[in-house]
Amino acid sequence: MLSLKKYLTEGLLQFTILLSLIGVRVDVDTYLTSQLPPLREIILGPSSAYTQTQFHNLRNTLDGYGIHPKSIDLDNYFTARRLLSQVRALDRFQVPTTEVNAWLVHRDPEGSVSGSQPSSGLTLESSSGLQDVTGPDNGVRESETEQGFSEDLEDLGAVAPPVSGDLTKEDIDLIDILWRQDIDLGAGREIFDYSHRQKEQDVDKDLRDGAEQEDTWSGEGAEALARNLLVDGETGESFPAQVPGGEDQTALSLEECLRLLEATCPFGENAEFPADISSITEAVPSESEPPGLQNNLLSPLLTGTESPFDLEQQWQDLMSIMEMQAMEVNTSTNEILYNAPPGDPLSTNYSLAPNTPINQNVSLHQASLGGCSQDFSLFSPEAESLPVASGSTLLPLLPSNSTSLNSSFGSTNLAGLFFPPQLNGTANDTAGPELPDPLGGLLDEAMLDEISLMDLAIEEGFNPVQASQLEEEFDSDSGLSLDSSHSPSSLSSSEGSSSSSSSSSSSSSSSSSSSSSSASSSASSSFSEEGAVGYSSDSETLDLEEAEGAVGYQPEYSKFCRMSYQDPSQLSCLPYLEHVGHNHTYNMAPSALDSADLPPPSGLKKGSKEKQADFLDKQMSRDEHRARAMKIPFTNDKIINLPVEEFNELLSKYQLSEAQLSLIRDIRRRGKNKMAAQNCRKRKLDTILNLERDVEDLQRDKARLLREKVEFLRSLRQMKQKVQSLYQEVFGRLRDENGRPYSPSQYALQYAGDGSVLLIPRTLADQQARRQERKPKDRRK
DNA sequence: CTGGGCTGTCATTGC
DNA sequence: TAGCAATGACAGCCC
Repeated sequence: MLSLKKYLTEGLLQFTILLSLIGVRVDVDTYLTSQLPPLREIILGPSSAYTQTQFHNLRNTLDGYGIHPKSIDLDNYFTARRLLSQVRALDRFQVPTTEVNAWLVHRDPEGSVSGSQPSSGLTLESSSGLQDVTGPDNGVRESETEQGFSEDLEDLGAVAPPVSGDLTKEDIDLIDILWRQDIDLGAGREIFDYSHRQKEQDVDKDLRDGAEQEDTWSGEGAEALARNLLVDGETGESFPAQVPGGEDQTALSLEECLRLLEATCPFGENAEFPADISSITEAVPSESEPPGLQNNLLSPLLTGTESPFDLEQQWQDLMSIMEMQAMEVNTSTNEILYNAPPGDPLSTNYSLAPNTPINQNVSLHQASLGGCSQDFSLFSPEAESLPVASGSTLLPLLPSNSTSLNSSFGSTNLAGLFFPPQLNGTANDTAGPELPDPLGGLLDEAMLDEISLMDLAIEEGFNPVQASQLEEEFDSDSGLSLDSSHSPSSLSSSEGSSSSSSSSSSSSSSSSSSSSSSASSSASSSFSEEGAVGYSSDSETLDLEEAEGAVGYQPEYSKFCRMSYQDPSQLSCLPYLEHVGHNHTYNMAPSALDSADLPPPSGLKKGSKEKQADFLDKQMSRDEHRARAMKIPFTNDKIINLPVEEFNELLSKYQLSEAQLSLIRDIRRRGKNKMAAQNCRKRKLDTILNLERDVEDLQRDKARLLREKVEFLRSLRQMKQKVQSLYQEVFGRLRDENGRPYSPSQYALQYAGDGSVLLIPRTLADQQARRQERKPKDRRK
């Protein structure tokens, strides 16, 4: 329990402090609960970075640099670390730590096009409607779904920049890369790929021959639907009378709808209209030409002949929202809009819609950016110029490019998708502005959590696993695995392994002593030189066996603390380490000093000898001086490092006075404590470095999770578009007993629990939708 | 001269 | 209880 308490208090505290110091707000709970086992282990688990025992296996290495507070490599280490961090910080997702995204390397010049997306770049949900772009507060107003996404991001503990507002360069780059990753991964590409849709259009062409049959079927189905729709006398609610899932065509199974959708135009970007254009036109009159739509939205854009300046102003406003790439596209769109003969917008826009690269771009950008405003800006000219110019020919556009409708009506709530408030308010007499979406229950934002994102991703061809793998490849430069199971302990072990290699590469002699305890002469000398940390300069007199047994820490310690500065000559050779010099010969043994004092065979000048003696004298520690003064018959190194038994045995061999014994015991105590202090400081530093690394890992994970979230949301948006198209297609093909299409303002499709699709009056659908809306509210309360 | 970093040392605690 | 590791606190030294 004590250790656990320690982790919880000190570990968590330190971690929090570190995070706060670097300005990162991490929702620890989020990571603790399920996201990141490593962090949980850090704080709670036995593999805490604060576990002291790990220290012995740790060696801070960074690109081959070992680290110790007193290591001569310290400067190099920190310099390298700082430089490396700077390099890695050159391009990074938001956090100035180690993350190098390889995609930057592969970035091609064209990438800037998509990379410089407008502010709507992270608008992942469906476009929020025309008013979002052309309204007075265009570009500023957040759609409901955008807000939801922001909240989601915050829920992730993300410090992500404002999602819907001004995007930072990093965001744009990230989006750009996400889009590219999609392409690279082949994820959902067919969804965006125009050629793919072209195939579907071909199929559609083939099926158009059978459109008459379909119409007949639709008429029958609608007829049957209407026939079987009962009205509750008390509530006025209408409900289908047929048995759900029956063979009655009033209940259209989802499969049938999907088949129907596939047979026609999944995304409504067909090059040509279906044969039954007119019927569809009639089927969705309120969606296509509501007075409000024209008044509020179309007029600024489409009545160019009347107020060209306003039109231009509108587009300038649009431009101001968007960045370079979108501006590019919009410019082309503008040209189309402006250059189109006023009298013949249909031919111009209609022919252009499916074939111009704009559509492809839009599809791709939708995939990556979900830019609702952009979507709209691209399609609105096509969708809206027609009704004005060609009057009743507005509706034929719908099948040609339902995406335009999507853009117009896009929002998380499909009520807004199909019956935006403006449309409802103007074209629908009964329904209020808050008309619930017939599909709202199915696609409500609340459903986002319930929908299996993974399934969505798979269905969309997006493979998160692939993405993560790819990203791991990108992040491979760090040498750290992004695996969520990556824990401090594993990191420590990896460090340990890498440390041995680094130490061996940096110093062959030290490696023999540090990485192995093999008894060899070289090991002995090296150990006495480094391992004893100032206590064993007399390597000749030091028995390795004694040394090894002297202090349990020693072998490990020598690994970390290769204090080669004990050789003054080395110090002099490394002037930049002078400040590290201090008094590192603290416990240099008198014998070593004596040996140093010995006159060389060839004989040096007396002066130099004296100077050397003085120098070494100064290098002696206080305890060494004391020991010398007290004429202690053995070295301080032995005093300190010998095991207790041997130490006592040694003391017993000599007749020592009480003062001598006291001094010896003090020397031993101080020497051991000195090493302990060094270890302690080393451990502290180690812990900090580990925490820093963990922070980097967490930031990397966070960025990855954000990317994945973007992917998921994108997939979800595509699914919504699919459902939207399906809805429109099915609804447009429904016919009443007289063969006339149903008015979207009066009827709506509703999905039943058993998968069937029912046609119900809008009032009923609205009531049900309101109920569904209340439920979550009540739940919140 | 001062402040910061490094190191050694002491006292204490817990194993 | 002895021995020892760990660690906070402090002081001295050096730059």
